[in-house]
Amino acid sequence: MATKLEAFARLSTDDRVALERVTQNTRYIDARRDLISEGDKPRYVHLVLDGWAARYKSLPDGKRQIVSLFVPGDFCDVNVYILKYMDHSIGAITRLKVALISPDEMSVLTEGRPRITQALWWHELVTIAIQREWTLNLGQRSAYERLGHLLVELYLRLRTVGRARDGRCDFPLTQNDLADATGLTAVHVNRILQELRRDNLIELERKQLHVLDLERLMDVSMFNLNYLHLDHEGRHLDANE
Amino acid sequence: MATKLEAFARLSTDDRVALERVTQNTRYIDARRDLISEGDKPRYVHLVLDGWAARYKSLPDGKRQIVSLFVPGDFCDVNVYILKYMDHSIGAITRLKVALISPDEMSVLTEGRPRITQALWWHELVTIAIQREWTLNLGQRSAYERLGHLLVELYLRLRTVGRARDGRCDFPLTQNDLADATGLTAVHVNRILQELRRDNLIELERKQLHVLDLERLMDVSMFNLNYLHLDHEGRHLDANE
DNA sequence: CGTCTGGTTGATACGACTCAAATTTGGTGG
DNA sequence: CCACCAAATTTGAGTCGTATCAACCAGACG
Repeated sequence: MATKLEAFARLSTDDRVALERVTQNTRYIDARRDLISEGDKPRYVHLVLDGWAARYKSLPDGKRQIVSLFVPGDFCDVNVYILKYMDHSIGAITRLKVALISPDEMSVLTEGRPRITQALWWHELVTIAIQREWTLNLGQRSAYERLGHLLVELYLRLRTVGRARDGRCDFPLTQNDLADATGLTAVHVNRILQELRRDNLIELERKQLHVLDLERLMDVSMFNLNYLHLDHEGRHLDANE
Repeated sequence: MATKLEAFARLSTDDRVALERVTQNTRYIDARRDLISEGDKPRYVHLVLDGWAARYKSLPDGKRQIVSLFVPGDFCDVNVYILKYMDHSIGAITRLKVALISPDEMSVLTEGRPRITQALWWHELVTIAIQREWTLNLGQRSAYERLGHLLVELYLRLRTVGRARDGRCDFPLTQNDLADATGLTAVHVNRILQELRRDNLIELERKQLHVLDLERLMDVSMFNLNYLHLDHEGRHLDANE
């Protein structure tokens, strides 16, 4: 498991080798530390190899919103280095293993490799689509639907990179994190999670999520999976076969 | 005024001619009609030449969220044609004049024109940054702050493309639109707008917005303009001078 | 062990929603 | 130019979802 790109594109052996090479420069970040902070000058593309991270924005009154989450295989902003400064921070939820990729390395990686280029594009577009879905989530869904939706999304995303099966996956977010991601308070998140459990939709303890009835959970949270764009030709295929 | 790109990049005469050529294929859309609908196959990049549009998502229970707004000069999804289907719709707020640009024309436009390529990238990244800011807006700001923030953002965006000055601009959104964009009800939007007027922050009638005290409005809505990334070298410069 | 972080519970408050109706505005056709 | 109609705005009363504040509990850790 190097990246999520494989879930999308039919990569050739050469593509894989190139990817491999470019992810050699790795770094570890402790849980709850920032990978990069608002105001910093972006210098690398990050690829999450292991662990979870959150992109968040803070307000002068101390409020904080997690605007997106990164799970293993996710790239952080393939082209941010075009911008002068970060308008948000990225913090590690768990201890994190990331690859640092310089702009130059990105060019080398994509130059003459249309499959990788396409796959990176797809990744970017899906990331944006997720951001839009979160906007919908915060604007229109109730607390119950909102949390249900988030759990489904994360479960599915983890599943596409082989980090979830049979309804189970690691789930390192605290109720506080969930509150920051859903625009609710931690107290309310706690109560809604209890409802979800009471309704036999999920189990969640010790950082382990068990989705008991995915279909029903998707239903009650009005989950429409079109926004994840998993319908691509390349899924589970291989350019060499 | 062809595009917003000029506000960012120092374009050469050749760049401008190329842009001009690629925006010849125009089309008009009536107000309140869809430019493209969820489920459609995206075939063109759209460039809004005149009028306003909204990107929105709907839920099975009938709720609707405007997830972003387009004003003159905005591109709709420079690379969506990579995805199979639209996961949202784009509807015209006013009568709309748009340019249709095919993927091929986009390649021709960017091929060998690094300034345009860079500028398009910048536009995409700012669009995404705005989407993140909306997530923050919906998740953490009060109704009063939320509306104030949206008004400031639109005013500033219009100003960078020369469609606003002295605090004044066209503002074709109905209170219903504002409700769909802010995740509030139209009734509540109405009441909050009255508060904003009472506080001498804005005037708003007959589709005309007048921001009476931009600085204070930015203050009360905790507006941090870093996310619009207006700090680029190219602003108001010209590659030929 | 004490301390800390994360989770749980209870009581109360308030911001935003709902529903319903009145009023104003803007467009259309006679 | 006026009469009419639909759309948009405004107002009021009552309700509800979520926030707030304050404890308390459990497990992890040094």
